[in-house]
Amino acid sequence: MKIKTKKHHCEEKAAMRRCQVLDAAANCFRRKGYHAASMAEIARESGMSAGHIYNYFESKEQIIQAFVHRDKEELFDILQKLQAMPGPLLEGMIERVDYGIEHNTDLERGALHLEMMAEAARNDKVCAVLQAGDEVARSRMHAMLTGPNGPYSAGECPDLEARIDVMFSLFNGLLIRSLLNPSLNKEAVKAVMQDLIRVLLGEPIAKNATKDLEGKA
Amino acid sequence: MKIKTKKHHCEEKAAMRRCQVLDAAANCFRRKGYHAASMAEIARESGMSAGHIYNYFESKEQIIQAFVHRDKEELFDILQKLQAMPGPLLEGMIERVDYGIEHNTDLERGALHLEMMAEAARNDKVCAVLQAGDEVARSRMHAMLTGPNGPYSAGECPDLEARIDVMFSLFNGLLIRSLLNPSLNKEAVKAVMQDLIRVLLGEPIAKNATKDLEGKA
Amino acid sequence: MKIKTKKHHCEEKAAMRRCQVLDAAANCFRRKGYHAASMAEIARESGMSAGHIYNYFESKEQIIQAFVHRDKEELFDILQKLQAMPGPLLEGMIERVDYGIEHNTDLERGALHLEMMAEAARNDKVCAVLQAGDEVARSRMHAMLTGPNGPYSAGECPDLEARIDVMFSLFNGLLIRSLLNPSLNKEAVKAVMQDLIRVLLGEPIAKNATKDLEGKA
Amino acid sequence: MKIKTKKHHCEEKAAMRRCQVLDAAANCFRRKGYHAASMAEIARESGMSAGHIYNYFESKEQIIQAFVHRDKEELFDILQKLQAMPGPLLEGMIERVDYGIEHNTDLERGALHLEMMAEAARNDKVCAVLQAGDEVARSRMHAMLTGPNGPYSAGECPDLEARIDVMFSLFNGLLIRSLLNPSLNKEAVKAVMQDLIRVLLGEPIAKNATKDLEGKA
DNA sequence: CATGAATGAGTTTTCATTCAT
DNA sequence: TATGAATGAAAACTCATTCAT
Repeated sequence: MKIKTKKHHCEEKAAMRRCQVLDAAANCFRRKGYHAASMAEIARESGMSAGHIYNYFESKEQIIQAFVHRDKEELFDILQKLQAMPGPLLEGMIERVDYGIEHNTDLERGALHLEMMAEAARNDKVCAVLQAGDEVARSRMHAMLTGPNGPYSAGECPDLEARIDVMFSLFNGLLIRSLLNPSLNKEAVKAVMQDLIRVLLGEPIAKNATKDLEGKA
Repeated sequence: MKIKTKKHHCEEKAAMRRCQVLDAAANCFRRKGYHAASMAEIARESGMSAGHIYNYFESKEQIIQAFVHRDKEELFDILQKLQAMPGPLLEGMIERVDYGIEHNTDLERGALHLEMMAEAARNDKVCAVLQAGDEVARSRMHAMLTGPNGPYSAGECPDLEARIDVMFSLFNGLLIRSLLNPSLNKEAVKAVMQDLIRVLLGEPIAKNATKDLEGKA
Repeated sequence: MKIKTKKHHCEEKAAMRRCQVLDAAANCFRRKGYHAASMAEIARESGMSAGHIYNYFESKEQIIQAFVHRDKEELFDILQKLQAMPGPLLEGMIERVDYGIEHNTDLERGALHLEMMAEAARNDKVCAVLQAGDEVARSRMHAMLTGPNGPYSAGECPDLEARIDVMFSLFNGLLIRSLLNPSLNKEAVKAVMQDLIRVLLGEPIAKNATKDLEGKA
Repeated sequence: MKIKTKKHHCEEKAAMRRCQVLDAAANCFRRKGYHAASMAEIARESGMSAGHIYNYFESKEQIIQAFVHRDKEELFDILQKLQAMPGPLLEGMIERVDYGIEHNTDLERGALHLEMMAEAARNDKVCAVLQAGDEVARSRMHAMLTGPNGPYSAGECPDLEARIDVMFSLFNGLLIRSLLNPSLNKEAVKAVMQDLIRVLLGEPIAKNATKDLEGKA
């Protein structure tokens, strides 16, 4: 029986307002976390009254959902750029490892993302949004890797999904790593990760990696 | 220094009480998360009154700090067991990868750990505890890898710290991965990770990895 | 006197606007009750903006006052119709008892009226309007009963006011009765009430009623 | 998942507290009505903090429910007293009409009851409590009227239920009447009502009442 | 040592009302 | 005249923390 359909006279201005709120929310969530950030704070930060926010979002819950939604686009952008690069994909990825490292070791951004993950772990809606985003990201990556510029031909690598997961895991882990190890040597990590990614995506690794090991042992 | 220095008549009993509270907190935090768990709930779960908890902890904040502290021990235990294993360390680690995967893809535990991370990102005390724990873990791992059963001799591998970080990152990332990809193929991931860890810790990888790549290119 | 004396350019149009608002308010109040009906809802229902309503009514409070005012007319209409009926008044009233029952056992209308009464009990303005209306109704009824078609000649019945009050009370009570007894047998009630009204208004009742009783005892 | 079972160490004290709250609520509801009475006000009036009230009642809604519940007992008391009276029931009831009038024309009590009725009209839970109470009252009255002291033998009067409803309606209506007619002549009303009740409950009225009327017409 | 009654500041959310356009 | 964006002062409810017992 609630009046759901807030009609906004000027949808453009409304979009700006919504954006204002999401920006403010980002700051507040970053600083305090989702639960500790109060609507009053978001209101202050966004420069509008608490009550007015409810003309654009039905609840605080919806704010974080919209926020997570918006964040997804960022990820897609990165993939987009990767895809748009000329030359062999693997080399492009290797080159951009440092970008991925910078991205995932930025403490402010990391705080926000960890917050999102923590929320997702308890909040199905948020989790669904993130999972959907991740699924798209994985499948795009898969398509790229088996595409014309990619190192694999379709079907060649049966565990490609797992390799992608492991690669993503590597970067995801940096969010936590940069937090737990403040003296992380990014340069050295970059070199190691580049090598790992080569191994991971360059060719079937099981055989020669094992050989190498045997050779040493 | 706080004004209120609680003197406990029997320090032994006090330690037991504190333990009771932390056990209860563990359950509550696991189920609901740190913020959503109320003192009343922890009190009920711990079998003591809410008020009484304040004789052992000055605040809820202090409980989570102590909790995080204790959680550290778990990590140390794992390292301990690894160290205690006979035979080449690397093989032991490879064998135990599945254990690490299970551990880090358990969703309840993951939720709790993500929350700890998120909390650490904005709570210096918590962060300090986690960082200290991580530092110990890294240095122990370093010592093991360059120890008698380890694959390296001391100083042989200049980027060993980075390799350890990357390896840890791999497992840290699983916390997030298991959340974002509910259809994660753990078996396949295990195989890939085992291979990667071999490459990562088996021998200096930079050269031959590059070689491999060159060979392929 | 209020500082803000709204001057309406075209008083005729203003009256229409006011009417629009009151019609909308009637619907909203009936559906939700006075307190739960929001200005936004009334605005939507009336087809004008919330802000604009304040050009015609100073407050929500004033809307209910005007509403109660208008509601009075309904009562007067009923009396009017009764008066306009040919033949003996008493027979007309008896005939129309079922109408009065229907009217006062309609649950939506009843909810609204009960709310008005409750509001009147603590809101002097509303109370005054209702009392004034009731006074008019009583005196009209009195006039009718002692008029040419009525059963009484002027002054014949010294407790006629009380009888009118009791009769009104009977119908007022139905508002509550229909609420408290959902299985109310309207047909049987109608018969009983018709008989009672005959007794009440048919002739001086004290004597023979007592006699009947004596006869039984 | 909520913790429902507030255990109160001393149930006696708890009952007193609950009573305090209900008394305070009565005052506040009377003055402001249910919706306009704030928890803060009830807290102030009851001499305890707003938060603490929630240790005894789960919600404001539950307060009014408990309140209505308690009010029911009052009604039962009246019936109880009536039943306990020696001598013919009808005479007892006639005698006590003035008590019923006083009761239902007390403006403070009336305000409260009207508030309850208005709430019941929109609130199913409250309505259910009131209906249940009313049903008991009606059936007790029925039993009394057909009991040893009552004017009827069992089954003698087929429309007895309706007569009871009409009688109740008469008193219910006084709540409204005393509000709408501040100059209500209680003495005269009493006499009229006494006569009406005699007619209503004294003997089957349909026939002779009709006769009377015919005689007059 | 132990309780749980009590507090009160803080939370999200709603809504009558105002005002720039 | 008319709009609806914007405000801000409530509201109900929660919960970490304190304290008398």
